[in-house]
Amino acid sequence: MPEGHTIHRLAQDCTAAFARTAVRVTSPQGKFADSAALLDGTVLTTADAHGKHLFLGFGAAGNAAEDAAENPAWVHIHLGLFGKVAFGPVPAPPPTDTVRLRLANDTAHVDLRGPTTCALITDPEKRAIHDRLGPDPLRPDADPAAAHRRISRSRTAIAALLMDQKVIAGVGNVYRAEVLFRHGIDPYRPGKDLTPAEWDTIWQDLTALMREGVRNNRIDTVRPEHTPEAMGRPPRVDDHGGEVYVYRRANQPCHLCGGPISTAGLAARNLFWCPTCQKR
DNA sequence: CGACAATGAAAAA
DNA sequence: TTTTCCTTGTCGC
Repeated sequence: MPEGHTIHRLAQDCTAAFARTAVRVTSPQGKFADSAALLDGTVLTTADAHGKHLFLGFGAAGNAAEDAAENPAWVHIHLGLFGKVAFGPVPAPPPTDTVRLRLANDTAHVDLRGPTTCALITDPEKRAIHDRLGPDPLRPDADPAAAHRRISRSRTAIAALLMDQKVIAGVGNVYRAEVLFRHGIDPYRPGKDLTPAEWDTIWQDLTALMREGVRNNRIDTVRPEHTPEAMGRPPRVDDHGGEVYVYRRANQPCHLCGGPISTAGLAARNLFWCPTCQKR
């Protein structure tokens, strides 16, 4: 489920499955039916991701390729808290009535359910979305200094700033909790107290963690010496998530100090941290 | 079968 | 700061 790594992986997978092919576009649920009809049969040219936003580029079938590249139509998708995407083979089974968007070609299909956004937008509208998002550790053009400028001017807790997509794009509730634990940082520390060196460390670590997240399509954050095998503790079996230090481990023993993991509401979400290991 | 939570974010107040 | 929207799986009765 959706933090930035999920969306970038989705862009890769959509490109692999559909790029440069004419795509049948439908909206079995009906909420995207008018736009789907406009796109149906056109060529999916590219897929782009910025933070938790996914953009599927379509060019009109029959248009010259350069026209499509200069003036593409984009499907803007945001999964929100519980949007889901499911790839499958052809022939595609009949869709359930919750499928907002289905793409299909001769080799694959994909279903989108429960997104917070699924809308047909223009190129300028897409640029406006990029403009209001902060740097994304998974994008090569990202400028971490832009994020630090905002952080260094804010008294807001770093754990809240990490969730603010205008500050940094793609980090969600798991990565924020885990990256702060990995560097021993108190989640309530005001952003302005973070040094440039500390921010650089966090950014580099997020980049590595999220790249691995794209590769594995899940979030793992424990260092090699703290894996279940290395420590002789049972692996995490409860959900589809990977190995983590604090996320959803309230009241369970910290992998480092053994003390209980704390939880509290912060930025409208459940924050998890180890009060013993995170004092900096 | 209803209540509720869940890796999110925008609109309303 | 609260409300609203979106879907699915799990838990308790």
